[in-house]
Amino acid sequence: MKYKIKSRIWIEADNNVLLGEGRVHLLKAIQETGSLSKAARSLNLSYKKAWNLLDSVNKSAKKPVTVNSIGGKGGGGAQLTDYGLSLIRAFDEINKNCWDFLDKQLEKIEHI
Amino acid sequence: MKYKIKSRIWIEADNNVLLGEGRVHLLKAIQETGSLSKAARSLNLSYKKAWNLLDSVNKSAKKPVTVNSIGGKGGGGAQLTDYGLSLIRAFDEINKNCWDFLDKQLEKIEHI
DNA sequence: AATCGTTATATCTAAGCAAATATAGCGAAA
DNA sequence: TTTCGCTATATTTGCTTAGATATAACGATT
Repeated sequence: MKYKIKSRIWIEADNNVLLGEGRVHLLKAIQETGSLSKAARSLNLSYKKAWNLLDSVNKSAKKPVTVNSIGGKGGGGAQLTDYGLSLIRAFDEINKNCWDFLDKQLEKIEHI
Repeated sequence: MKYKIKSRIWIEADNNVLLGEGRVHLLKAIQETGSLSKAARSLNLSYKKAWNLLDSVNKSAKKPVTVNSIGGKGGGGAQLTDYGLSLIRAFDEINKNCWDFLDKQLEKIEHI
């Protein structure tokens, strides 16, 4: 039996969570489906929860992460801004780097 | 306004959490006070919660992390084993390294 | 003007988890 | 043999949080 090191990182703005793993999943699903409600369904979360998450992200980010439209063809929709895309890219990169880093730290506990 | 990167790491054994920040706090308080109930009081957590945490730690670790004595002078007590001490040391070191690492990653988001 | 699938929001209900409470058992020491 | 403060554990109570439900508003298209 071996010990494992796990981690979770997130980006904060003004002591509010801006982006964590769940929020990134949601944003990616919005990118793929073109709407918040479809994204919520695809991730098996209630529309309300998804809306709260997205609202919180947009409120704490420096610039809008999505553009949401109400009404019109198809009832409306949501899509990521370039800013949102660059945030996701940065998060993914830092997250991966963190995993790799912790992998190297494993040697510090493997003899324990 | 600047974005910050926060993180949390923990050590798992067999998909159970072995050590996280809260558990390390508890173990350190046990070390200082010599008893689980005193440690719980000093950290403002209920004895039950503290006991559950310690029980879980001892159950998932390869070797006992504390030695608990019931009855006797002073009613009993708990103290860390050498093994427990080395676990705490390893956790603290890895945790600190992780923070330092993420500090360096900050440059990846400071322009966003 | 009617339709449609959204976004947006309020309200109520259920469930899970944390906290409080209670109590048994222990063993050294007086 | 009684006292003491602790470990150990069960049970209940309360509170927060998640989930379900309902509904208003929107605007391009027909």
